Amino acid sequence: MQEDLKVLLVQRRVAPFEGFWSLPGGFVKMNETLEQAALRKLKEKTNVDQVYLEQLYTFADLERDPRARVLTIAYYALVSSEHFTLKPSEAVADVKWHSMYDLPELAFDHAYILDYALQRLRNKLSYTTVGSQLLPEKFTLPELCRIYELILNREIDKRNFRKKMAIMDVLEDTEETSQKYSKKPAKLYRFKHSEIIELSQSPHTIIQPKTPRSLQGER
Amino acid sequence: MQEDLKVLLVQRRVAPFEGFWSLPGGFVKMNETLEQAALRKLKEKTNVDQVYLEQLYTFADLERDPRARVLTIAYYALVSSEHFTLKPSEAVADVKWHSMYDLPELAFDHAYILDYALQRLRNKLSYTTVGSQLLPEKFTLPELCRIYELILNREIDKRNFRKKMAIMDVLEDTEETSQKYSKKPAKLYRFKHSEIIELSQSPHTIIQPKTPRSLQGER
DNA sequence: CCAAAAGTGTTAGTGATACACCCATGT
DNA sequence: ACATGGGTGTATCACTAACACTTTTGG
Repeated sequence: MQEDLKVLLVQRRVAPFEGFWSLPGGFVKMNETLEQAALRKLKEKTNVDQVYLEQLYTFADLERDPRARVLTIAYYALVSSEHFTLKPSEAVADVKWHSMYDLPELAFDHAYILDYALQRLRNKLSYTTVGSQLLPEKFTLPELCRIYELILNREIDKRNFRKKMAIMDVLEDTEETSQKYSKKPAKLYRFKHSEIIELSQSPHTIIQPKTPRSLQGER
Repeated sequence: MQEDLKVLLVQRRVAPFEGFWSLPGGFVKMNETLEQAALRKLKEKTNVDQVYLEQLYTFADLERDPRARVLTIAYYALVSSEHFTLKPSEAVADVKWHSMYDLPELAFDHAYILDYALQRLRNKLSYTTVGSQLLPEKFTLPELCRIYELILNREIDKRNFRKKMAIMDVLEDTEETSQKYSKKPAKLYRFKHSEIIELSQSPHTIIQPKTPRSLQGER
């Protein structure tokens, strides 16, 4: 359990930014959706198949690319720590996983984009079950806790973490155990729902009455 | 203080969706930013100047427009309840403010986009000071509270609301009062910061230690 | 003096955080 | 028997939500 939060980067073979690492990307075809385009590009570099994909933001400043005006509609995917074969396509010198916390200098505005993505992911972590995408179907609570620690980049108290998970009520006990990381067997869990769930809690919000009343009749 | 949450719609003059109401929009020029394009289009219909603009999402499904594949990078702006002169441009039959809670049938996927925008706005309301954009510089607490009620579409307890605002510590007392909506004078406040502030609280998150400790050295 | 909106405090419940020891197993 | 990571409970504090009366003014 000494993993890391990683991002897949490709090394550019051509100018501009020749030799720099950058986010994988490419052009959207006229009759494919943005999601299809993102998946296609991802597949060119990995053999990833089922992934969580989310639109991040559209970056479109005029000077992003010295050659021409380029709009980037950025998506991010989360894949669990299983192994994928990386296959550099011909346009690219290399493909590699890099630690999010130890990045090389990136081409274009990609460092900014990555930073934006990390913030988004951290936010999502607190009110959804995105974390589920970074583990195999069955996992132990210490493993899940570790995912949170890696993304949030700080220690989490395991007792509080377990309590929180219990309250959220999103996990179910498989009857199995794992001894992957310890001699004492750890219970294996899975997420009750395969999709990503939004947790409805009442945090930090402006006043959420228990029994909402209608305001102004019709509305 | 019997206002409403409104959205600016334009009525289409031409097919497809002739006669339907739709969100104002247009094409981005080759050498303007998305924000500039959004502002330009907004200015064609109103005389709005200083506005809060935020990128919402990029909608790009293949069948959004029957004529061709169109990508829409949606932005939303918030303007305070002051009056703007609306000026329909020639491509458009009419321009009008519509209640968000009483919309006509909209062209394309614009109903979906609006719904998405409302959700975003509601979320932002709870952890930022976006509300400030919908009022003039100086305002009373009941007015601000009303903005929250309109956006969230539910009643808010005014005592709790005042307490919350006090804790957030984003308002400052002007020495003035207003009797616009009542005989008893209400104190006028203004936001301490003219920009929109993100409130750092600890809601609903997974465990935020008061004094964060470093995890794994360097990170 | 009446109507109308502004303004004000307290209590109970829930969720967040901090914290230390025992347990099951493999070696 | 010991080393390693898994698993557990409690007390404090902060925030949320519910709730009703007094104050200031204009008419």
